[in-house]
Amino acid sequence: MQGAKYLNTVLIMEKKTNVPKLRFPEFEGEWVEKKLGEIAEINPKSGSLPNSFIYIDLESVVDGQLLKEERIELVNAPSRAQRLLSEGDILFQMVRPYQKNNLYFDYNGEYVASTGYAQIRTNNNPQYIYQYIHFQQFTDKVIERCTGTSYPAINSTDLSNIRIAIPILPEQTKIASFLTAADDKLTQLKKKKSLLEEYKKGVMQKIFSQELRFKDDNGEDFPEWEEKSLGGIGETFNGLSGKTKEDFGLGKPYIQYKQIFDDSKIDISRFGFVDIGDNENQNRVQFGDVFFTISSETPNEIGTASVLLDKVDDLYLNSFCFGYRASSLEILNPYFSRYLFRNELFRNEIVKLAQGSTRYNMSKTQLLRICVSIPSLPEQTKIANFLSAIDEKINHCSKQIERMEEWKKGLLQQMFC
DNA sequence: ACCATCTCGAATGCCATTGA
DNA sequence: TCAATGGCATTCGAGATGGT
Repeated sequence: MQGAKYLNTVLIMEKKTNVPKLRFPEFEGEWVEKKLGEIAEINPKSGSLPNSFIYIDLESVVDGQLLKEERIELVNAPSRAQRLLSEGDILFQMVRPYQKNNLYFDYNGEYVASTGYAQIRTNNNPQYIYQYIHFQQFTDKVIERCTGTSYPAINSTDLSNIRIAIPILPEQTKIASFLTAADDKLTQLKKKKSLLEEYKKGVMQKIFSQELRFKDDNGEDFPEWEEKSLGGIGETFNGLSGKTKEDFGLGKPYIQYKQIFDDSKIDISRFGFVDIGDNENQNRVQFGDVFFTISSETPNEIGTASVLLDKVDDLYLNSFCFGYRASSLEILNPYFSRYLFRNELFRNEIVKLAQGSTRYNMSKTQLLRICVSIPSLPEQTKIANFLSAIDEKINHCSKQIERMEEWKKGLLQQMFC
């Protein structure tokens, strides 16, 4: 440990030129290296706590945003509630710091942070420091100094000894506002995405309750929807059976539980692999099949459905889910069933099937008894196209977010040293 | 009194086993 | 063979604990 620290210092001293790769042109000269403790106060003392305040624990912060604001009374406060925050403080997650659940605090009012956080207060540009704590080299130094395996954490002394490179204040400010603007843009994109998701949810509800109906290409009404039992228009089949631990890892692809749970469409880049002998009698799945999760620990999550919308040869299904195959894709368009089996009305029906106390299960026979209203094939296609278009917008948003996050990560690498 | 670290139950996702 | 449920490994955070 001591040796690692020493080595680190030597390397930095040998590097000499403390200058980032990417820099605003109006600035020159070397940056200086300081211990975090030299340029900031960590866990500064505050007076006694007020009678009530908002307590920030690790759960309250998601993605650099404070999402939960719950006011609590001092008498009910956790014993770890200690210091009052003030604007410009930086909350740095010391417990399992790789989660990077950090917060730039710019709120007015009475807030107190859990001691899982280090409260960093600086006279330098606080937003610069906030950006710097997300710099990979900084994270590496933190993780290196963490102790404990089941409970990795850095203490505030070790944290204050970490050296960081800082330019003069105007350059700090310039970098900080540039990176903060990028963060703001990201936040906006994320907001846009969640609005789209909300819209999709609302519009799906209207479509499946038939409050909102489409017209055909000639402007005429589509035929009435027909009530059908799932058993009447298709059948179920099981996933893999008789497999042991040793059979997994290599071999043929199979659809994993989480691929079904996570998305209404199977993500074909995430298959697991299982060894299947030539003479084994296992069910193969095919394009258009719908998969349901059988078992869950909360009743609301049971029977989550996903549809295979790609052609994949020789593909199997995990044993904690079952498949449903419509007797014909002319009756049930898979692009439509993707939405049908995830809409709220259908979910309400399926949740009723959950049985059990500590764990909930669903029977296939019960599922087949469920009746659903199904529109004609052309209307199914219309609905599917409409909803897919929204999904595409959401996907586009996700990709933008992903790209921007990568871009920013790259920038951090180049703009700091 | 303060704070770093431990412990433990809850949550999660996976797979195995049992009885009909 | 199938439906149903039990069990395991892992991760998490909050309160508890115990050292300074």
